[in-house]
Amino acid sequence: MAKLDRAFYNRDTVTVARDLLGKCLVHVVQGNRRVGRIVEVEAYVGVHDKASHSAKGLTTRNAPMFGPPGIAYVYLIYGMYYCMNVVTEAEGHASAVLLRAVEPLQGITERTQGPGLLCRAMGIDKRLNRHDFLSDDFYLTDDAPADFKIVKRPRIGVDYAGAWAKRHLRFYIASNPFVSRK
DNA sequence: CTCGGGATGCGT
DNA sequence: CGCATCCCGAGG
Repeated sequence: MAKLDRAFYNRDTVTVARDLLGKCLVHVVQGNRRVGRIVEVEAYVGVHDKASHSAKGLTTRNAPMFGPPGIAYVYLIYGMYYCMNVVTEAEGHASAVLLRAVEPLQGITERTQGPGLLCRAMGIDKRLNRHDFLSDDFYLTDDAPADFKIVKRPRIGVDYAGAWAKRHLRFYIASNPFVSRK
């Protein structure tokens, strides 16, 4: 139940991505807790990663990726959905983990099987951009199942990234029904 | 300023 | 496969 600390996020991005599986995301909305267990993530490993928003260098949109570990990077996609990342590694590394799906545990009434649906169901929007995961209304806890199998696959929707599109940087909990694109 | 595409999701 | 819908980055 303990909140993940700064050191957790300040590590190699693939390691953080895998370790985030099974952990719980908590967002307190108008006094009510919305809790989901992370079951699917993708790692975006820095400015050399052609699939990463940070590959084009620092811009207004991706600036949070260049910030300190343990803050959120939230952006609008296709004019209608938000996607939420957890910024990793030391400030300036411009790496992050995209949360793609959670298993509803508490206070969630909408589907969560995909990055856009996840944000909508958990009440995550641009207001949480740059938000610190060590805050009291939006954070991650270490509460996770004892053991589970992790599947590695190429990331979704990054065909433009050449060789980087083939890298197995998407991770999800095997046979979990809340993983997207089954 | 215009212009085009996007780490999506849903319906056909 | 088409499309909704809009922010933002590139270019003139």
